Amino acid sequence: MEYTVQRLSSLAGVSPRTIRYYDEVGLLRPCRINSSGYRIYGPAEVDRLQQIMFYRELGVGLKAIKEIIDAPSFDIKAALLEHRARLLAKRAQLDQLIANVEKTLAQAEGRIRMTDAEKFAGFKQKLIDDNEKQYGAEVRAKFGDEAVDRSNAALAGMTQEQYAAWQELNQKLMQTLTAAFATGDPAGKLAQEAADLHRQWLNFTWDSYSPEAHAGLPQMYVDDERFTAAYDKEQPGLAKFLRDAILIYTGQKQ
Amino acid sequence: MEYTVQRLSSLAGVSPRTIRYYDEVGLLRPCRINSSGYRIYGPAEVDRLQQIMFYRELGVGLKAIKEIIDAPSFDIKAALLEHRARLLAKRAQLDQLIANVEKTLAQAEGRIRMTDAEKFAGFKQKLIDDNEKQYGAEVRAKFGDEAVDRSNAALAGMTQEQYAAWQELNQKLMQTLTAAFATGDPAGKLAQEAADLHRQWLNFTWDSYSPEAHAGLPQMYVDDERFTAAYDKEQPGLAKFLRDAILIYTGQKQ
DNA sequence: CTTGACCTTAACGTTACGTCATGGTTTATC
DNA sequence: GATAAACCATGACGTAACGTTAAGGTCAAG
Repeated sequence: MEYTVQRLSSLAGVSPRTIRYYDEVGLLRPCRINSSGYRIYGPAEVDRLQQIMFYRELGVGLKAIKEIIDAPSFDIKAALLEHRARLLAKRAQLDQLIANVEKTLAQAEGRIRMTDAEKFAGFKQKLIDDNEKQYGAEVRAKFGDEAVDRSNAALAGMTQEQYAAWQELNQKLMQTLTAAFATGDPAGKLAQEAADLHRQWLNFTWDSYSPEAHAGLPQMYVDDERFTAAYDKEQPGLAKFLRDAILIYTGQKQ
Repeated sequence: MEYTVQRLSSLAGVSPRTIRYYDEVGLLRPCRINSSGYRIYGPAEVDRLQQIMFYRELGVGLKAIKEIIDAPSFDIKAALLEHRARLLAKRAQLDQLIANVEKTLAQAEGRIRMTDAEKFAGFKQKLIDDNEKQYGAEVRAKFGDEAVDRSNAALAGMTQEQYAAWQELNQKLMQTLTAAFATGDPAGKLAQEAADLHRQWLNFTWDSYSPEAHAGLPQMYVDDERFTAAYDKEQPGLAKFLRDAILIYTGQKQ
């Protein structure tokens, strides 16, 4: 299939000017010029434009994109895998922002309090991403993934010790929760211990705790598929079980 | 808590220049200037900056942001709810991009074929979002949600009839699948009917079908929490059941 | 009391296009 | 077979949201 400027632009969802600009800077040249001087683009150019769009979406500058995809070492499969990883990271950041907006709403309603730093969670993370974009690959290669993650945690305002403790707490919560789930009783001793661990875990990221806020959470856990997926991944029904345990723990039920 | 320029900038994860620029254009003025001419920002400015960051993240221009948050009718709770909705929409678009990258990878390995339009799925959607940003609210208020969704579908290259058919097919698939799940037999007649409906449903968005590609999908369904959540929301275990049914349908199993 | 890290204003540079202007080409329609 | 609408081309200037550098004042620590 061959495309003129506007056809290609509407295929990709950009403006004709963008296509011409990419020609101007040598990023995307037409495969040929027809008899009346029109730019004509072929399948190879379509694929190249797709790659450009992925990089652009991830915030890479046009000059850098050109260097990357024109490099003789450029490997499309590797590039696609990297795109996937970066897009997943971006999604994780978006999830942080969504959590932030929900917390801010809770604060606006007086249900919780937030520190100033918390008000920018998910925005600061963007800096981390940009850092990663530039140096992440090298550092990861040299010192391993853990080093990078620790560094990210530090950047996010958590010390290494805090981060380790938070990780450990999360693991403990999961263990206790699955054990409690086996008993089937959300009012039982194990389930209530899990609810308390959940409160502790929450305190790491929330800074101030109130029973009302804690009680408001679990319904969100069940309603929001992101949370259900995280908990139910271990065992289906775990999210609902945790909700019931917390409702009893906070005195909302029974 | 009071902040100087750099302290505020590092709190929010932006550059000092950005903070000064926002003062210059009247978007974020310091609450006072100290004796040596330094800009000082208080709690109200921190909250205002957070709002600015949310709007900026969603692609709103600084001038428009100023008009919105300076309007006397500005309601912070309503704004936060709108942020949440827009962020969720952005997340859905990211999911499309992730699916796109995965399909492109499958195509690079020769497992499936893609149309040129499919190669830009999730990018074109961005146009839809921008449209929504400008006119969505009004149209939604006037004609209701359904009208907007139909319009989005048309924009995405689907006719209304196609979209309706696609919706109906999806509903039918879910009904058949839950019925099949009740029998517990992925090789049974109902389960195989569900697998065939799934193939038809897929054909709406994939354009070209191959048994290999179809067989490669279900493992992804189980591995990727987005898909498991979508299916298991109805009934836990549904995703795995569908995987087994498809594996038998494509002849990969038994 | 000096050094380095902060603060100020001013002004020019940059990226990735948007937006005309001016003129030729193709396509649909009457 | 003309004519209008919708496309194509190349300039060339405009713009948003800062980055960057320069030239000078301020403050906390050793």
